[in-house]
Amino acid sequence: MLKLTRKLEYALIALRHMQDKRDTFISAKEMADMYLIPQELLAKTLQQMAKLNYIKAAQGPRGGYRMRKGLTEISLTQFIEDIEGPIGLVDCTINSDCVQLDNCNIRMPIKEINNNIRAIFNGIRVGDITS
Amino acid sequence: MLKLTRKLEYALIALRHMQDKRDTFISAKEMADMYLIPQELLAKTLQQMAKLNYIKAAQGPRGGYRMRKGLTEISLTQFIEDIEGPIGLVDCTINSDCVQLDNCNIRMPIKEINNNIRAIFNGIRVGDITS
DNA sequence: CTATACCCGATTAATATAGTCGTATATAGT
DNA sequence: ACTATATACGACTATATTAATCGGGTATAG
Repeated sequence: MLKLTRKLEYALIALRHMQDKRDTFISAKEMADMYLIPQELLAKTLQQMAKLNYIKAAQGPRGGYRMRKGLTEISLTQFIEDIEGPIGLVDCTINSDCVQLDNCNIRMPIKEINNNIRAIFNGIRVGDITS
Repeated sequence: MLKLTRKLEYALIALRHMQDKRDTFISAKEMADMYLIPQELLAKTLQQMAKLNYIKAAQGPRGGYRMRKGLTEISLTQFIEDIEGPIGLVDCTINSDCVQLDNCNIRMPIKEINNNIRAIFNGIRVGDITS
């Protein structure tokens, strides 16, 4: 409960690694080996980040991924939501097809807690984790 | 991701209801009907809370559950952890049998975020939600 | 030309959460 | 005493989410 997904962990681990060696392309395999992450899964995650323009990909031998400058400035909220979809302690903060809704007696307080958590993630930049 | 479990939602909904009608016993069935919650599941959750001494149970007809005074003062952290087990964004904040550990390059920043989230839940009392 | 690497959709496996069932016990009301 | 209503509780099943794998593709350095 209240856990990050591995995919997200892997993404952050990889980003941090790339930040350490910025300006060189690093392959998915290399990072998967180093951090004991299933290669295919990490690869998919990196591909997703490349699509999001978070990192730059280079194909072919000596290819791999490289961090894009400026990425360090985006908020964790945006990063997480780009990768995993909307953050919300409960569904009604996201989609609102709950059988309860008007009936629900804890909606407001939960919504507020949700805002607090978002505020935390908003206040953290990707760079705070990867440096 | 980062969601509360339904069990926890149900627990809070029930608590709030009981707080509104404190001093009377309310049956699991009554609350399940009112809030469209699967009765058996709510019942189990209520039983768990009774065991934790969060609420008082009374058997037999006209029985049910009643909120214990003082419950409103405990922190959400304790409440959640009593019901669902330890809160932690990542496993290494809980048990530490991760293949990574020393190898991991994002442990510290994640741990800090974790502390921030705990701080939020520590600052909220059950009564803040149920009143 | 070949080995290395990204690309990407589909599938399967594992885990966690949600919900159900059966049986036992307590008790209020009649 | 009997009955209906309620909690107690372990075992079980179902569903959803997350994690991981597979298979076939394209690009490119050497």
